[in-house]
Amino acid sequence: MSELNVKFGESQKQLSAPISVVEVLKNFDRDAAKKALAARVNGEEVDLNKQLESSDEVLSVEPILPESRDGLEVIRHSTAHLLAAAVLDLFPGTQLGVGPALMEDPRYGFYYDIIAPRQLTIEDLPAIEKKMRELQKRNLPYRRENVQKAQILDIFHERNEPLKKELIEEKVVDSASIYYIDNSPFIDFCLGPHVPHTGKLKAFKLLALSGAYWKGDAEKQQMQRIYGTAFATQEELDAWTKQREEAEKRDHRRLGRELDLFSIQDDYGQGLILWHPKGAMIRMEMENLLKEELQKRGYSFVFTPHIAKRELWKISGHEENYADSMFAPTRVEGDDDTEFRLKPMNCPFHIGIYKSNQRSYRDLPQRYSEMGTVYRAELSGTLHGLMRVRGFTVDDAHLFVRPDQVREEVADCLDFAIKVFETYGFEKVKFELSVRGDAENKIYLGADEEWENAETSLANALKERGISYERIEGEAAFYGPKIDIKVEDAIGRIWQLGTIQLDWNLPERFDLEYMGEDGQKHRPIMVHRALFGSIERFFGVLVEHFAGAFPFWLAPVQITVLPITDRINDYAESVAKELKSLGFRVETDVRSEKIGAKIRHAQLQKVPFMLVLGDKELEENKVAVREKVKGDLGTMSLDEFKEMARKLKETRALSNDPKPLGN
RNA sequence: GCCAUCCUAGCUCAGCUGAUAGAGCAUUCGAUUCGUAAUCGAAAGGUCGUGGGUUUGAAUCCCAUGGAUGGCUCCA
Repeated sequence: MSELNVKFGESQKQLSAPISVVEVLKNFDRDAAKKALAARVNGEEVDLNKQLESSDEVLSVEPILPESRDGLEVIRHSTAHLLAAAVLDLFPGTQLGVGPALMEDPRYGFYYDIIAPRQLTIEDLPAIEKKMRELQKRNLPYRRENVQKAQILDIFHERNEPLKKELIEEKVVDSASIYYIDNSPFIDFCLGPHVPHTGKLKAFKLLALSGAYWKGDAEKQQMQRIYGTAFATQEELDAWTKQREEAEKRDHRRLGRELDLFSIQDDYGQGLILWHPKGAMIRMEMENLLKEELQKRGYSFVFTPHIAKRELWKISGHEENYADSMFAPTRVEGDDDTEFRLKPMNCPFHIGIYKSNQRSYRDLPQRYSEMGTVYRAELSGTLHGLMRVRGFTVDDAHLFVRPDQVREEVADCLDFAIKVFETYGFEKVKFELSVRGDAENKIYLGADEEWENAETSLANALKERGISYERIEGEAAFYGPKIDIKVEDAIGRIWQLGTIQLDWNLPERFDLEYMGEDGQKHRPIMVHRALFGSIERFFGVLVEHFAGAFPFWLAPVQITVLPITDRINDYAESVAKELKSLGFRVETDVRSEKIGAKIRHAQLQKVPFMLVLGDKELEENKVAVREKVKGDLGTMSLDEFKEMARKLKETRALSNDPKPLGN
């Protein structure tokens, strides 16, 4: 009998081969062997029933346990296959596409793309889930077999699965593994590993049915995608379900209605936002913060029209590269020769301002900023609340700089971004450096040297500020590399916001120049930069980030004055008036309601402070302060309260915690 | 744009297999004057997204169309 040396953690044993992985584990740690879903042998993920042959080298073996991330991935992957098995059982003749585990997407745990003999509807999901549970309870083993390419192709030919065949043709060189589940029509071509049998899949749920294009290509046929999720234990699944409900409560569309912030009405057009007074108030505060910072950082403010002659968009290249996203041309009554188009971007206008004068190297950088409202004809299916709309305002700026200024200007943009996002309490800001992919690809405009210089400038700016970033190949714009800004919100979701892009294409197209120190004409480089990206989207992100409970400086109503009885109404009005005169946003609730109801109303509206006023306060000329989260803070003089409020407003404090105010 | 689902009062939602539209909240009016998350009563409010069709009869079944939602593609 041949032998095998195996290492498990610190210990090493000699075992007789051949032997299955699970048997090996049993020799070291029976508990781990029992719990294991799969294993890693010399770092490679394998099934537990894989037979190990004798070998000269020492094999290191390690169980993959359900608690680990890899374990969860095995569970989700195996559950996706259980889903496929159930579908095949219920709908013979179904073609399978791909069915991966999803580990990054908080919404879903896995999916499987299929083409069933008839279109499935969501009403089919319960039956499929039921079948999955049935198969799960039968502890059906997942079997793996290594098969020659020709044979795999035969199998899927027989099963009439051309999509799988296509995949195999592409991915398999000579042989590959296929999986099947005993007593099930399921066969799939897959790397694995899987759980040893379906009994290990204890907590799963099907979630959604949607369309999905084969290989993600809109030109190819549309399949149906079934989404689900799976966890190691029912408790984890329950916790996930609960968290999902919490996230739903933060939905900016729901809060937008409840807090009367904005609306989108069919009669006015899809993807077009009506900002209600309260939403508009918040937006104004957001813009004020930006304006203060812009001014400090040497930006100029400009205003430009929403529409421009079609010729302009031809020069800028938008007609050629961006027409699909633009509203169709329009013209003036009686003049058929001149066409106009709504602007999808602000850059050409800012270029017009740059070009209106001769520029010297001493004039650069020119920094033009504008809250520029743009219109894009997004496909109707992509619209989503404030996050994806057809008319939105970019906190836009264009910097016209000399090549030697790029690094510093970009670095200042980074500082700017960090400063602003900190104010909103986004502790995690992610930067991604997107560079071109294949340099040979002719979609990228400009010389190699320009691309390399640009990338170096961006990377240096990031390094100079000590910012860690991720470098992403092939994500650059066709005219230049960029830095994308993403933030993580209060419940861990990532949002794509602004971007800093280098561009030498537009300066070329518009023939921009400046007079250099050497008396020669030079071409400036443009930096497009936006921090929020879209005010609408960022506002939506903020609503969800704060769950509608805006910090004092942003809150549309900062203080509600609540008289306990009608007798106090006059005093309440005088307190409100005084606070208003100081610039605070105050409402007074003089409804004939009990104080509990008034408080409840203010709480639901997420007003930061309530001033509860009764006979006692009137007599002593004081206010009883109730903070939204902390509750009753006790009585204080109006002056004390004013001072507290003033500090919260001026410092743009994130919490209404009165402690940092001292004394 | 593509796939699935949905559209009933200002909002959230009932209304099963076809038979004269319901509730809660909000609104208005009246009563109540109250000490930290919902006082009581009454009234008003809808040609059931829109347009066709089937039927003695349609919110309900069928077709078309608009919009929304979840995805795909795309993207700030």
